[in-house]
Amino acid sequence: MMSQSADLEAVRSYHHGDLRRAILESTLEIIDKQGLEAVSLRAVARRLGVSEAAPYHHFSGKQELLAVLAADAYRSFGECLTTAVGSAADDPFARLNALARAYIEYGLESRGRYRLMFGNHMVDLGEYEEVQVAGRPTRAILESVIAGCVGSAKVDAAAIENISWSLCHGLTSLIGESEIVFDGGSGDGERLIEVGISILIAGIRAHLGLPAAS
Amino acid sequence: MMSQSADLEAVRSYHHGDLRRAILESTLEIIDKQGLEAVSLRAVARRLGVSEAAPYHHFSGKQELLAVLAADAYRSFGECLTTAVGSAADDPFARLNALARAYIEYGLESRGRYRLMFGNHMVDLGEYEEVQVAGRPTRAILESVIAGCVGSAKVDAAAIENISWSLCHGLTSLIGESEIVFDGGSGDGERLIEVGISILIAGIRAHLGLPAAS
DNA sequence: ATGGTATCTAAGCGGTGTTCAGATTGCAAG
DNA sequence: CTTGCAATCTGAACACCGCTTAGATACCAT
Repeated sequence: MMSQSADLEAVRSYHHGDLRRAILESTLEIIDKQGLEAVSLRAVARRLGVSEAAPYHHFSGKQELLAVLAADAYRSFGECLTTAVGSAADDPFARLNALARAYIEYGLESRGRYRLMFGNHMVDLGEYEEVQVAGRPTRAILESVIAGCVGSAKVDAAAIENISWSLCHGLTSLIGESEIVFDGGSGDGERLIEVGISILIAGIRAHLGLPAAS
Repeated sequence: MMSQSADLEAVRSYHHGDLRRAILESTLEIIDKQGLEAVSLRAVARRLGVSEAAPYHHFSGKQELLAVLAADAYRSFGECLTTAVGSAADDPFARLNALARAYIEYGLESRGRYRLMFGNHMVDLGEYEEVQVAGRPTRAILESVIAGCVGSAKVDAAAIENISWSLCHGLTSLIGESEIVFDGGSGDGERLIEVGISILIAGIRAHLGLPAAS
């Protein structure tokens, strides 16, 4: 009997057979296809042919369900960034370039997941420790990349990290959500990303007292 | 009789006496005090001692109400930015500095209004012409400031505009919403703003081929 | 005074998140 | 194998929400 393995929670199969997992998958599908706002516990339950109260036996509520999915998203996001940085040239700023590109591209490709992690919705993700834990390695990548750029310079590396993060987040939001105040025919997101990262890196280099060229 | 002035819509006073305006004020108060998500047409109506269906005689629905308030917010936001730029030193990058500071500070002080304009909620603000019109001058400020920085250089000014906007938006979000992935004890938002703008300006200068100092 | 129009109300539709008592089922111990 | 516990699921309900409709009410210009 393989019932001993508790962490292999795929075995849970009572009346429905692996609800929880089905709920997670179904909800993620809705997030990807119809967007974050379209998620509704009742609808998910209905779609799975199960009572509308059933999900509450696997999640304390909608917030927790979304928090679990957010933690998943953080993990996959982190892996994506790690891969990108790993396959970049062996140069600190080339790594930063790859990191920023990967960040923005992930955010544009997986808008729903991205908004789940960084969007402003009712959920206080920060209150779920699982989410915090899942997000920490992602942050660590950024820290190591920036540490490489900063080298032994005496500057506030954390500030540079947050600024890099901010620019990526801002660009992703601007391109992805096409906010108002976005008229200039510069609809070319690709160029925007390129120039944005270039300006970021040039700014950091200047801030560190490094010469302009690579 | 002062009934001829139609644009002075404060005179509208039937059963309740200036509902519409009361709804707008009450909703704005909720946005400021309890946040955007706490807005509910029914609650507003109840709070004003009026039927829960009454608001629908002044707004086609919740979306339109929020769109009207968003347009207001854009106007006040634009005025704030204009003032800041106007009282800055007569130098292109000093103006950009003032603009960015004013942007971020407004976003941090008026989080509710800021999220109404730039947050991700159910409302498609872009579909309301009034919002577009109200946002255009705000964009124009940015355009003129960046135009001053760019001068006669042959670069894509619109891209630089959008990147500046993105960094401001990203920083505002990061500091204001304290997203996850924000552990570094660099809780000093003031320093973050300072370094952020400094890096942005240095990056733009480098992108334009200008020397580092001012 | 009268008619039209703007305004407001009451009631209702369908949707949501959530809770609760009770029915059902699987599993493990006796 | 039976018994009992605990996990799982259901049906009904509560309190909200946005929105619509039919009808009552009040104002204003004629």
